[in-house]
Amino acid sequence: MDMNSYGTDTVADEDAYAGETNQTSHRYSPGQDEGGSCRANSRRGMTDSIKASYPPVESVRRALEILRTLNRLRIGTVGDLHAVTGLPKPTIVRMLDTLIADGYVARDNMCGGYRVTHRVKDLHAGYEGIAEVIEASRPFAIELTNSIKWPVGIGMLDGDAIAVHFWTGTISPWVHANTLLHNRPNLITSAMGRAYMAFCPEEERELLFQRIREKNSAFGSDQEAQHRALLANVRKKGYALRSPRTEPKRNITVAVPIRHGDMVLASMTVSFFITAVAPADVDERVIQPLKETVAKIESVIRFMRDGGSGMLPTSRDVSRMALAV
Amino acid sequence: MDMNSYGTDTVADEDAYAGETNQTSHRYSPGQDEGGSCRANSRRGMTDSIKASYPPVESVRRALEILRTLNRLRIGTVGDLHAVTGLPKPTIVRMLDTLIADGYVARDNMCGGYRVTHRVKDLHAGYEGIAEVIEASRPFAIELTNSIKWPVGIGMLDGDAIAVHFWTGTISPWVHANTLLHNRPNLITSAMGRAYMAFCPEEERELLFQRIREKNSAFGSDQEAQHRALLANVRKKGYALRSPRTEPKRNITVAVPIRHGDMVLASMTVSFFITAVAPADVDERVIQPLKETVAKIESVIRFMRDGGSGMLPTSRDVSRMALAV
DNA sequence: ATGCTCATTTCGGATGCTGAAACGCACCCG
DNA sequence: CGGGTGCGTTTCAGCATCCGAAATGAGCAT
Repeated sequence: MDMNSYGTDTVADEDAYAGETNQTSHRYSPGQDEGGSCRANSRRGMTDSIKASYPPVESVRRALEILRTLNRLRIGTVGDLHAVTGLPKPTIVRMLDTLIADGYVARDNMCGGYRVTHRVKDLHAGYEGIAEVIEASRPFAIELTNSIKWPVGIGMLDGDAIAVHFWTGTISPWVHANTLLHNRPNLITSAMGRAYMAFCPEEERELLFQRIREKNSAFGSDQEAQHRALLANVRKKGYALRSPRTEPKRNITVAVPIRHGDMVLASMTVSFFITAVAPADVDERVIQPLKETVAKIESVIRFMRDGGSGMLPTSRDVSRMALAV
Repeated sequence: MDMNSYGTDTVADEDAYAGETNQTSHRYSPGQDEGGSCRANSRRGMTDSIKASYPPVESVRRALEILRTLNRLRIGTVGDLHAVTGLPKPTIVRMLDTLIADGYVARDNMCGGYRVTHRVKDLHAGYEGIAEVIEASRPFAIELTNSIKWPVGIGMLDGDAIAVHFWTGTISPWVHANTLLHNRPNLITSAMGRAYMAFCPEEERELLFQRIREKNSAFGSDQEAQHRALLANVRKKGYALRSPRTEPKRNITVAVPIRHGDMVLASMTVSFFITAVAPADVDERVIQPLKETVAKIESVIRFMRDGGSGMLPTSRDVSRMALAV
């Protein structure tokens, strides 16, 4: 099998901030699958095989097109939607009825048409956070793994630990763990936890310390003072290391925070065999590439949130938009 | 046939003030319409007639349920979605394929499941602004019209005029205009325009003046100075009146801004026959009720944006959410 | 290497969707 | 006030599409 034709180009389609702009409707080709099948939670195998088991459900696409269009129009009549989408009016009425039944759209005589309701926020509410960070980081994380060969992970604060939500071990030639996904590294001892706590806002750090004290009676004030000094050192160096006393001891793990404004959105990590990288080379071959990658990711996130057109407008932006012709 | 077994469902969780609280799944009742039919852009007739021409399209409801669930899960496998929704797995795969084809969802081995993409923002982008203001204002505007009998209108800045997007003339017993909807009252002479310009941030007001100067050569510096004085007076009184020199001269129109923070989201207006309300009664019977209504609306908007759970989180809130258990 | 889990695919059957055309309400104009 | 007209809504027949139990096989664990 030509399993190796993937790793070369990979991400060609998933590129940069624009994401899936190639809307050329990934067509359903039932007969000749080139990608074969691959479970979405596979820890090996390809990642981007363009493949679809089923042809898209047309009624769903139409409903989403109508909802999207109604969002653009703000307030729209059946005729407006017909003019923009070209869909037959009965279809539009049927879809609007469906959207109304689920509460996404309201029919309102007093504004002479249909409009979206607050419920559409449910269709979007999960994006900011994990999904956004992964979407922004993915191509760069893959690039980094291809470049330095060691696997890259991304984790976010989740309760009193870091939750690992992304891992490029699937494409690293030197994988040394089964998977990092769904691991929950400790806030105190893990590299990602340390990177997070070192760079998050002070107020949040205090909250986390308080929570750690409550849950862990063995964590006394002397440990806390010591840990605060450690975090200060992490801030100075710009990266965190895993405690050398935790497993796996054959590896070193480095982590750097992914930040936006004064917030830490996630931590990005690289880990490698101690014996494979000479101590003198670690900075050049791991830490600097990692820091550069994170810098790129942060600039993409900055662009997506503040510069891009897809941003949810603040009230000030609403006026700016209204002013624009 | 048991066509009426549709809405077992949902929306009971939809709470409070939000306007269309009667979301109890507008059931499709093919035979006995109680509401009859009514065009969505009718200027008379009822507004909330619970009626649906068609039964909801099931596939669309399922797709939206899956998308909503995936938003809650952040990252989810087919099994996760099956466990939460109870939908058969093939259906889930089909719907995910459809959502992927349109770019709303990505399948990502490196995070072991499916996740939503930035594109879901398109399904929501039209809510903030007009739709939000109308949704928040609607019940109060209706209450006000029922109370004072005169029709209420809501308009927002749109280019160099106010666009009227909402009007309760349909339920006012003393309608005196065919419709106000889709009118575009002038920024300088109309009550809504004056209310807007009086209370918007200074920076925005300068931009608007600049635009007016450019488009209207007859608007000299003396007129501008005079108008600035007028706006200062509007700020002092807390409401604006339509210029007495514009049509319709038999009416008086009053407007008050609907604000959030330092921004003006919209203007709310009441107009009435000069001869129907004695000058001494205007304040008590029109202006005060209008101001009270706007105050209620503003507090609802404040709650919806800053306090409610439906809010799109800022980066600071993301951490607050992550900290919460 | 073998078994087992679980995502994915297949396939037959019937449900549900499509959209042209008819309908009739509600506004407009004389 | 009363017909004309535009447009939102309804109907209906035909067939494309979707459903979901069961089979498949990829991928992980031991």
